[in-house]
Amino acid sequence: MSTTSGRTLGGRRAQAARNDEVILEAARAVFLDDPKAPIAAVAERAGVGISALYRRYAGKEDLLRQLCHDGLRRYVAEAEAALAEPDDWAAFTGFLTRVVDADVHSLTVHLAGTFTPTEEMGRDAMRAGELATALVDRAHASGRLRPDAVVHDLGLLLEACAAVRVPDPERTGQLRRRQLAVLLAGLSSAPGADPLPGPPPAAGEFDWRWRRRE
Amino acid sequence: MSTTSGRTLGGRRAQAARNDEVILEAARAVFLDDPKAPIAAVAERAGVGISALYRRYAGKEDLLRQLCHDGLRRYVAEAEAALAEPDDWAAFTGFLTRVVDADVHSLTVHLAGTFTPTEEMGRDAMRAGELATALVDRAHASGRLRPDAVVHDLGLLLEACAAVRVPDPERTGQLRRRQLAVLLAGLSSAPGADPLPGPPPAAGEFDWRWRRRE
DNA sequence: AGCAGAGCGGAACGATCCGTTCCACTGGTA
DNA sequence: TACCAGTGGAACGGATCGTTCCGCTCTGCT
Repeated sequence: MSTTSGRTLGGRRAQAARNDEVILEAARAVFLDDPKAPIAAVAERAGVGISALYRRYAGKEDLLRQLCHDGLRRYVAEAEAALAEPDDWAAFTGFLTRVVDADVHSLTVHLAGTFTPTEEMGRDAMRAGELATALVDRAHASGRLRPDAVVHDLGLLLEACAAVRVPDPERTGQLRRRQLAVLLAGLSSAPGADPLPGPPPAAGEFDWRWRRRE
Repeated sequence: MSTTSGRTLGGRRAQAARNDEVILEAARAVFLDDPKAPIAAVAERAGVGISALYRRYAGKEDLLRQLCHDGLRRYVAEAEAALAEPDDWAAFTGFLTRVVDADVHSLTVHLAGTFTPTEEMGRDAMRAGELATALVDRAHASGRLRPDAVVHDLGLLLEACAAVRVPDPERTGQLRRRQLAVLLAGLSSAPGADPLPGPPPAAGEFDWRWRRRE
């Protein structure tokens, strides 16, 4: 790596710019695999030294916040894209499939609590909630979603998919899709089915994750 | 604690015998909440000193193994009890409900890998697998379980339920029941439903959890 | 050509955290 | 009364990890 200078776009600046990406990607991979991974693991995975990290981020918390915020934005973007889909039910299922595939849940919820969130994240989270509600409303309107399902059942569903994990990432994806299929089948309207038990999950019940943990 | 001597069954022996229970219960509660909790947390929760722990267990690993093995035995016991139930589908759902309620999954799978298992545990695990297979077979025979569901889908299901977690334990139980209801609805036979995607989960795919982690 | 400094690698540091050991003490038991 | 099982909890040693710091390289500019 010493003399890649002549290639493509030599120069320290270009290399550094490339490192921006490499580091973010490595961080995503590492913290997706283990939210409590040491920062050195990120550097190692990225093939850079620790300094390269600290040059870009004020500290671990800063990096985590960035990653989480990216996940949140991705969630919002997928939801917006889904709302453009004309078929109500397809919009709903397509959204969930893409969110599960991208493992957005691990990026957001599982990283929450390890940093103090910014106000912008709060706004994005609120917008995410609105979009999700819109998708669920449309799914209800389509008649394919069982009437007693609520928005916050999505939280349970995403948690369930994110919990599936085997060493091979590709296989993990397959099994998550299977899990999602079962859950979507379970959330579909079925005449004569027993209603879902217990008080449905409510608005503030998952907020505790965002409170800083010791 | 100082002078409970006169009560019920004074004497050091009795107190010590009672501590056996108190410690195990505390350990279960603590490690259920956080598999990587420090051993001091168990002592604190039990209201005893650390010595009281080390008098009974050779070390942390020993305690974890005991706890996990208890969970495994509970799983087997519930499965055996369920097989006595005449209704095939009720046996299946009742078993899962009780296993989810007892949080057996967190005791077994989530503690696995933190100790070297005994041979007896291996035997019990094998028996657990056989019993689960029997329950699934009966559920298939009843016609209520979708044909493309396999035994190892139970692993996904239990993982999904165990992943549901809010600060209040009672509420956690409610939400898990809800999750279970959705999953069971999804696993029920539905005419004209899309088949579950991907290769179904197979025998050895969850074994990695039992390999000792660093 | 020569120089200033951006960018970087990685050792070193200091703060925890945690499992385990150890010792002093107490109160039931023989 | 004398002993010791049972205990509480301080102390120890090892490990982990975030962050800092120093010296080096190589580039872009003058």
